[in-house]
Amino acid sequence: MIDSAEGVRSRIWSVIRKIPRGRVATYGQIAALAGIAGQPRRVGQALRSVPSGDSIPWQRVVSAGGVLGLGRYDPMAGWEQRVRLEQEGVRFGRRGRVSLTEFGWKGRNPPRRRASKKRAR
DNA sequence: ATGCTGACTATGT
DNA sequence: TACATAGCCAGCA
Repeated sequence: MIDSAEGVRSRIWSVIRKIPRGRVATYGQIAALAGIAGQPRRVGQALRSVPSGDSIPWQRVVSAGGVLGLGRYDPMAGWEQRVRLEQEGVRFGRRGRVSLTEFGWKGRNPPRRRASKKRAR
């Protein structure tokens, strides 16, 4: 079965919509899940085609290493992305990066206060 | 048809 | 850590 460009684009959006709240996924990860591994740039291109007003959670899509990459396309969007993510509970590191280990989709769970054996408190 | 661009990533210096 | 380069391939002039 062929992969029409539009089919791929739909799949990309579909994958992005599945990213849980409070988590983030990288372009590469999304590309792989959408069946176009190795072509993360197409994810960005698909996102660019998202009709404004659409409820797609684009803010959960980040560049490799947890970097917010939107700055190149629209500096203001980069700022908004950070605000939105923080509202979902995502915390940023010193250089404005997200810890993929803790917030990456399927990476690990978000920090839960002392979930270890040492009793919290 | 050809060539350049890009919401990217990995690697090298 | 930061910048440069190569690989990638669908859009667009």
